[in-house]
Amino acid sequence: MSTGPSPVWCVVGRGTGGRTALVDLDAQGERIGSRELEPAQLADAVSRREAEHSPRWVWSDTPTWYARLLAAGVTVARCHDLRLIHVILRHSQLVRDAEEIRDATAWDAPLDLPLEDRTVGATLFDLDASSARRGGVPHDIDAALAELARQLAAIDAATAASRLRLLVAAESAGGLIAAELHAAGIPWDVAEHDRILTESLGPRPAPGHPPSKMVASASEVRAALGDPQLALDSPPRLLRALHRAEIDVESTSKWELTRYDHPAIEPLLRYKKQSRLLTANGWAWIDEWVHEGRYRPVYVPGGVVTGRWASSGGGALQIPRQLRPALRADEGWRLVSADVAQLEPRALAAMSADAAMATAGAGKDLYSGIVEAGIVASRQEAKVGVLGALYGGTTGDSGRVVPRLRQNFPDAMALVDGAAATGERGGTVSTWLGRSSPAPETAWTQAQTSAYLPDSAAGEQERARRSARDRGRFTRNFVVQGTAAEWALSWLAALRLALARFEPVAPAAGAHASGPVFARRAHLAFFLHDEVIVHAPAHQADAAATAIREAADAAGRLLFPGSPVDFPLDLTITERSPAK
DNA sequence: CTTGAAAGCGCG
DNA sequence: AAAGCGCGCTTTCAAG
Repeated sequence: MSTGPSPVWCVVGRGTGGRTALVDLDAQGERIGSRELEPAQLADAVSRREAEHSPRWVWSDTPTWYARLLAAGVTVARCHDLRLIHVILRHSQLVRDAEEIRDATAWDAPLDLPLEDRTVGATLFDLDASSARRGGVPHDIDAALAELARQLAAIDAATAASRLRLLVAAESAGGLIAAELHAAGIPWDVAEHDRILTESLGPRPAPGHPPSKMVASASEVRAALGDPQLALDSPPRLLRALHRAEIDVESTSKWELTRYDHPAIEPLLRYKKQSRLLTANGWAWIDEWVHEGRYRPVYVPGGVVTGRWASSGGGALQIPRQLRPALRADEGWRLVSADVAQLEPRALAAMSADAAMATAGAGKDLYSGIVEAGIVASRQEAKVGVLGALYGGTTGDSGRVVPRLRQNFPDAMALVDGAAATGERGGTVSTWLGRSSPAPETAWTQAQTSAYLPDSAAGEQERARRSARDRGRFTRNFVVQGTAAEWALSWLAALRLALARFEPVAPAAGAHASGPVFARRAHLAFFLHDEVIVHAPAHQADAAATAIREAADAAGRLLFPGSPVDFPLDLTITERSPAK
């Protein structure tokens, strides 16, 4: 095969008789070759073709195929994830005249089982056992070819097809990155984690027993409330006990308790913090989630409607700042941590081409820039105001500041105000690259219609107005959060390709020697919305930092060509992640 | 007994 | 001072 032109796409799928099929397509999507292999031969074949042509690999679902390739030591540069892209295209307002892609099909199947459960199979690349059980997207080669053709047609026919193509590439790169992040894991210092737990809770107790410092906190609360039997973990009972002590709170939540001055409050808040740490990230968490010095969360690209990632398992996106010091580089390695300063408002400034907002943020802290422009008096006011603008705040401090922002940043505010108005009407909004918000439920639309009839009850009208405003706040935020997520994905994708060109080093001596091949050079280890951590051999740390900055610049240019808006990073090189 | 909602708190 | 967006996870508690 392949005496003709080099393949641009290479589609992978389940072939006949338990074999795996590879089909080569040219730039126009025309078939130029195909072959079938035994599943065990796939890794070698992919590796060879990646070296020769570096085609864009097309497959049903990245975790299903790529986890196995990674396990076999093979990485690829680019892919097209049919499941992820189907979700985008099916709802995107940019897609026209492509009714086929909007029909309900097996490609709508959600990613519903954790990664580990989906890679069960008698042999490598034996998809039958797992796919039959999970009822997910089709893995057959014919289904993949047909769906790819539908998707390419939909993209070609789209308005602003070039933006949609960026989104398709970024989303698919996210799939690869998520699988690699899982394979690499986060370097985790169990001894440091245990030290933090012991400091806060006391030494690890026997199973079924509460830690000593929690027992002490609870005793103080019970004494201060004069209720020696009180069960602190039951909010209704705790609330009644607080009332008996004349602490007149409506709930047992932290922010409400802090407003009262009573001897029970301090130990109670301490107890709540301890309890949270123990149940969410205590010793049981270590036992379950950390193995051989790595915490391996399952990342779920596209798991949030806005395009942000979700996670499943161990709460990867909610690691408390208190535990950040447990992220520690291997011996002789460094953590290169970077986060974008005020990503969402910058994304808004860029997509709305708001010159004043771009100037306020140029090269520095955006909130300070708003103060220096004389729009508000303090950084805190600027921050609360901007967040209010993004989230639709109308009360309190943000409600007071937003009108001033509307005056000074008219283009930015017009964009989010317009998105809110569209949402309130039941309309659909889209991100910069073309991910669209879900349409309202039929019940929502019906309630709106019926509330406008002359004989509707006052309560019904009020409920309908409130739910319209709720939806307006969602669509207002959707365009900003979603566009910021697109920027972040583009950043990661550019960074990943840059790091892939770093020289591999010999595996570190000691416990962490095993692991995926790409983890033998500077590699991504953690991602959280606007923050990335690269785990790098010490001598590659500076170059990795440069790559992170260059990737951020590249993402800005790619999404917003010619825009003056910049995306400055806070970047540190450390052995241990700072507590912040 | 299981299941689902709500409360509460962690992250951006 | 604690609102306005998006999540995941643990626990309690009531309903089936």
